[in-house]
Amino acid sequence: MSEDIISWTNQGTAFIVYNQDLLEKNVLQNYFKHSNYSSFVRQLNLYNFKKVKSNEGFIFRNNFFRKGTKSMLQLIKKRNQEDSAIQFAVQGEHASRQKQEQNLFKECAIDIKQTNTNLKEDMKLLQETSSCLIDQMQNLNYVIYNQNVDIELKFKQVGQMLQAINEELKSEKQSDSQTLNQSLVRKEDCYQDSKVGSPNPYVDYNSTALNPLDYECFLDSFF
Amino acid sequence: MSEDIISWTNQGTAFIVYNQDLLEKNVLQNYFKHSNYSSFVRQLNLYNFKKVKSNEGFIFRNNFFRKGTKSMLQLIKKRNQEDSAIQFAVQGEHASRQKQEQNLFKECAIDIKQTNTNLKEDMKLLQETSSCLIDQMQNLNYVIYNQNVDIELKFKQVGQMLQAINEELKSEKQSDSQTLNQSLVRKEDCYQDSKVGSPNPYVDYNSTALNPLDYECFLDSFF
DNA sequence: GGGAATATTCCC
DNA sequence: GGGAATATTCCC
Repeated sequence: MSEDIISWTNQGTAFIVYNQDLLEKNVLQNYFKHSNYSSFVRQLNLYNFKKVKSNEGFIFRNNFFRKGTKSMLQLIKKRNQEDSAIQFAVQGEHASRQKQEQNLFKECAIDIKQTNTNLKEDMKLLQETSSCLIDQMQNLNYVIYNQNVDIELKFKQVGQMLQAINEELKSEKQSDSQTLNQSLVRKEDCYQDSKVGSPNPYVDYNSTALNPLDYECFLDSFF
Repeated sequence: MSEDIISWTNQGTAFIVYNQDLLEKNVLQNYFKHSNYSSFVRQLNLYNFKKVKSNEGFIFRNNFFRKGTKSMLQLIKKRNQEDSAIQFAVQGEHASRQKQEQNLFKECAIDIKQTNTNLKEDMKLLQETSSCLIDQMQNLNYVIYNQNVDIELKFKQVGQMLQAINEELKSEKQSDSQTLNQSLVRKEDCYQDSKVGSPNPYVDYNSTALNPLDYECFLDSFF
């Protein structure tokens, strides 16, 4: 009897194989192009049947395989279909994302490279500007130094002249000490006059400068 | 007879099927898990057999399928094998190229990063240089300003002294116009004496300076 | 002829 | 159990 070889479980929600040898020779032959129990099980696995140990022994079950409900059989699908479809989709998705990411990196790299190029150019200009500024600064230092030397020389000459005049006036003062005091007074009057008459534009007559003739200590301040 | 159903061509380089029906029922059954001529042809195609019209009729040939040479049969390969091999190779190639491209980006990124590091260092140096230049510039401004103040002060004092001397000489000139020429001569003697007697350390007596009293044209050189 | 789905086999 | 090769079927 076929029931001694393979049959439904008590609940009619799974089936049990009692005799593999007889199943191969008497049953599979009639339904498949083979008579191998292993091929049969392979197909069960492909269609998502599960081999479970129950109180009745090892049974094969599938949620949509039940006694008396043939209409549910259409819900039994090959797992590989979904799997391979999902796998394919996943692979495609993966490749696609990788490609997208790579494109982002590409754009990013190009952008950064352009930025770097611009920065390099800016840097070059700045370095040239800086170099130019340094040159100008050195030149300015040189000019100022030379001006200083020139001015010092001229002041030295002025000092010499004033020294000479000082000696001259001293010797005159010695010959007539009276005249000096007189001339000082007279000078101050004259000083006031010149301020009114034709003022020298380079002289600040209201300054707190030294007494003009007291130039000995004044000369010291030059050197 | 089997020769009435399927047989070698005259040259033994191909075979002819004379009777499809009998082939299915009497032959295929024994060699395959089916008895369909179409499935048989499908397999021939998969193994790269070609259906050719010869003078003997339609024949199936494959370069490695010849009468009496069983050893050549191993060279008969499933075309799909090559196909899938090629496909695999193509996929691999694709992945490899993508990987190469990715490596290029990687190197590029490293290069850019190095460039950025260098730029940052250059920038830092430039900023320091710039900062230094600004300091020097400020210092220079300060020096020039002080020099200017110093020079103005000295000119003011010189101006005052010259003004005073001018007044002094004017009054002497007025009292005796003859004395002026005399005093010029006398001053030059005095000048020589002071050189020998107590030389002013700030005066270079051997300089090519102007005649001390010839200060009118000398003053012009100042302004 | 051959692509694609499914079945069978082989093997880990 | 399930991956992978191969076979068979179905369909364009």
